[in-house]
Amino acid sequence: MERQKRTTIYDIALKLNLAASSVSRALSNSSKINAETKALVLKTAVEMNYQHNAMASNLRKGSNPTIGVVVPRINQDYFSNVIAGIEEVTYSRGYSLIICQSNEQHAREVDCVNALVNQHVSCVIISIAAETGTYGHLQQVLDRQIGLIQFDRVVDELDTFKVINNNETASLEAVSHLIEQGYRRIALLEGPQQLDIFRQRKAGYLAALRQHNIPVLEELMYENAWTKELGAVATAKLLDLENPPDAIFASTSDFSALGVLEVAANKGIQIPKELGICGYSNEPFTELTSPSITTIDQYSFKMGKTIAELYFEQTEGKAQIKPKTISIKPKLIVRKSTRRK
Amino acid sequence: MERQKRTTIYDIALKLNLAASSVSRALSNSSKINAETKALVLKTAVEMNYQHNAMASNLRKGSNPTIGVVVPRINQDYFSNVIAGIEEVTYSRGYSLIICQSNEQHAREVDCVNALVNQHVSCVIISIAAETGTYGHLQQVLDRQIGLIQFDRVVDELDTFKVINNNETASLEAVSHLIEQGYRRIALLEGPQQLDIFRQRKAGYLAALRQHNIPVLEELMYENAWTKELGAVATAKLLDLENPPDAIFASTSDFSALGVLEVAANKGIQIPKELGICGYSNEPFTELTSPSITTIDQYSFKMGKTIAELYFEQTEGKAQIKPKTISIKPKLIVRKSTRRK
DNA sequence: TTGTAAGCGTTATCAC
DNA sequence: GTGATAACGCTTACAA
Repeated sequence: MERQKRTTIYDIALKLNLAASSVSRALSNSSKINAETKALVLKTAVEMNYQHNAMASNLRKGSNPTIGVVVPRINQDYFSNVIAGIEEVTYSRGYSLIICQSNEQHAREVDCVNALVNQHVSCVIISIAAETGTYGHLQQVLDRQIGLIQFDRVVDELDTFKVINNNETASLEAVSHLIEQGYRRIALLEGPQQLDIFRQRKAGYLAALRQHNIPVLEELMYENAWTKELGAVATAKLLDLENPPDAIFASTSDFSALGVLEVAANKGIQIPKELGICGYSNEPFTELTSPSITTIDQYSFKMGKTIAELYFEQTEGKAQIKPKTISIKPKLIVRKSTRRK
Repeated sequence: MERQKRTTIYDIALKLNLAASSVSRALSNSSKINAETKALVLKTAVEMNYQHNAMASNLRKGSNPTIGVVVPRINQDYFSNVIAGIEEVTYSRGYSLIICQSNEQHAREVDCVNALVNQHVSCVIISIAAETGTYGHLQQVLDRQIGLIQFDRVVDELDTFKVINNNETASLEAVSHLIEQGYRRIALLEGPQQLDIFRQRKAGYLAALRQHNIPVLEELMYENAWTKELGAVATAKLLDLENPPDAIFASTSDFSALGVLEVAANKGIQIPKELGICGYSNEPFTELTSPSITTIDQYSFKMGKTIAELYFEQTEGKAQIKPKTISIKPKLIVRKSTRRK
């Protein structure tokens, strides 16, 4: 098989008796070019099957119209929707998207970020891994004048753009709803507390209890129950308490709430009558379980769009925009698993 | 804010009184370099905060260790899992992943593929959009010696590597199961027939009926019912027939099956007793509906891994490997929506 | 408007 | 082993 040489602008120039620079100008839609020459070049380019070489162009221009996205997992509804939202905007701007997943591992996250820096991406959009420690890799991004936008799970200390949910408010609202429905012994399934989002959700839970003068009980707060399996384990233990909870707020995720639901259902506990359940994230399945699960919608797709728009606003703005935090208020979605009035 | 200039290998060379080529050799782990020099360079590189420039390197080497993936939608469980599977493999090889979504639109798909070609990716992995016509953009990929692997929805005519599911067999198995459960008037919800996967699924349906000597009825085959909404519309019409079906095979997707389920449930029809329902794809929610939905698992994550491994096998193999098709047999997952014996 | 030439940061090919 | 140098394909001052 004969390896066909790529046609370059020089090949076109040679054929048309032009300078390469003119060809370049014609192809890049420059104003300083004769309309006829331009048309001729464009026509010849097609004939010769010319294809722009982005690598060369980017190197020369010192820029790469590509945005890197690092998320814990691609195949999670929340993240894939954020990515879809980002893509919606970047596509219309002609930007490419490089996607990496950290698998919740710090080392892998560092790898990903470094790879993106090596590739000179214009911006890194990241939601940090649960297993996370130092932030040198993110500081590195900033040092190299690459845009950095954190979302959802953010490192507060880093002075970057941030797009987050108001987790505390959402959590407060959810727990208040539970109280309003008459639940009094409300258990909390917590996520890893090194992540700010889970600290905030816990804060909302505590605030709600305080507002309603409900005692905070250590035995009802269960750390690190953020998968379906861990949620199930936690539920089994909670329901075995001498004085079991009458509601469980799985602040970590809907998967965790699903674990709660299954264990409770298997024990023949009536939901929502005997046990209220509230999840977090509005995964599609929460609408379909029986009973359907009350949860919190994070407007994931919209978040993605907001993030990407923020980037372009920032780079295109005349004045340098100061890092700011955009907070999107999540929405409590009340379903059958907590509606007992 | 002072824009800091990047350190290049020349900067390091200058500082150490070496030639740039030696620095390059040291950094790229070449054998033709003194161990001490190498150590010195590596140390200095860290000190000077050197970062490899992938754009320059790729240009020079004429290759880009990046794989482009084009899917109809990122935020669909099946596709995001395939992507996760691909990522699993490419990450371990140090390859990046550029993700594009066609949104089922042909024009957008062409855009995406062109962008990937411009970026000189090593390989394009694609599942084509429903709204599709010509295949010039894919031929282009081949012409430029870029790897092309089609998966799931493939264009048969193009001589490329393909990773597919055996849709016909799966479909045959599903419909046979329905027949075995005593269903006799089995309706089919079809996807766009320009896509081979939907033609194959229909073929499986027809084959199953034939094998069991069940008449094929036009009125029970409903074209283009491949979203939840369209599935609902189709179901409403089917159930209004003088002689309505006793089972519906939503061969297009689980979303479609969900539409069927909702309409039937609203009409007070008993599932599976009065109506059997079978979907396609094993979306997570099918396990959670009531009743749970019988469906077909496509091993999406595994498919992703297979695809990526196929690419590396192909490029690294000594001998040029001929394009081949890998068919992964999907698995029928029988759940309550069809189990009435 | 067009041409000339330098340079983006690497790596590969030669010499030494 | 190491150094000098050309080249990857493009863009952009600057000159004409």
